[in-house]
Amino acid sequence: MKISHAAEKARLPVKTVRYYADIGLVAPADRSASGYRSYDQNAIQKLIFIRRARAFGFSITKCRELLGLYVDDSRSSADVKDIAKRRLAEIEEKQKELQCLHDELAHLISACHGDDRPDCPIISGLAQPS
Amino acid sequence: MKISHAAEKARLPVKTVRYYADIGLVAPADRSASGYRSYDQNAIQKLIFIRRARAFGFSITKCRELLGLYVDDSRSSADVKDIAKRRLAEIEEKQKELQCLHDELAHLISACHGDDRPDCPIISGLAQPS
DNA sequence: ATAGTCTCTCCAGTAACTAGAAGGTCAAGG
DNA sequence: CCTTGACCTTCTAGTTACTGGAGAGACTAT
Repeated sequence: MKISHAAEKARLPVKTVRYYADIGLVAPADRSASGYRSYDQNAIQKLIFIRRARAFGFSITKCRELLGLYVDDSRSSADVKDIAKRRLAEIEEKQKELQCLHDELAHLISACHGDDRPDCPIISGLAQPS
Repeated sequence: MKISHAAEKARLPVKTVRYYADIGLVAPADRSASGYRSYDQNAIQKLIFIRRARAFGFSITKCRELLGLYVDDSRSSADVKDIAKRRLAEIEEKQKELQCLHDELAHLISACHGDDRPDCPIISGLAQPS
């Protein structure tokens, strides 16, 4: 299966699939005589796995690690769970930050009358040291 | 005031302050005879403003725009409010995404027994197409 | 005078792609 | 048989917002 077909199956841009091959994340199963990358079901499965893991915010490095566990039939589920739990903690941390940001910005916005006059609580709020 | 002092006041790394000068975001008030950047209160205020805006997730481009409004005494508060509201909408969008992510990952984690056995719902969950 | 702490500029690297150029390959239609 | 168009290849460079380091000049204190 040529790259565009594989990319479609995995719902990734062709450029990205090529990039993943370049960095040795997901190698094509083979190359045609003329040098075309050729993907099999196994490689496509890995691409899908990566797309999903990336969507969960795992870095390429973490993806590499997870992919290693994915292909390793003897991995322990505890190893995977640890990585996932750490990732979940990061997500929760990010959620908290975002909530603070949201509240603070919403507060500034609600304080702003939003008319033609120049005085603006958003601007002055952003100018406050902390 | 030399760069390290200004950076400290604005609670930014020196490198970043220099970078902001390079890209023409916040120019130093002056240069000493020997070429040292010299910052005054006004420039420091701008640096603080930028740090805060960045913390709210405004891009450098948006910061430039906001800084333009910040220094423009004749700006209308409506202009600022529009930018801020769009940013708030982005934050809310991100929050929703993060919530989905959180729930899905938490679900996978709770389904994983996390022991020495190799079968792992997290791995197989990630391998599912969507 | 010298040691140590600034400061300067410039270059390179980070993450994870994305865009575009220049050129090779392949199947179908005229 | 030739051409057209859609594909494929590699390579380079650009993106965002810095960060790190080298090499060299400036300033301060002893």
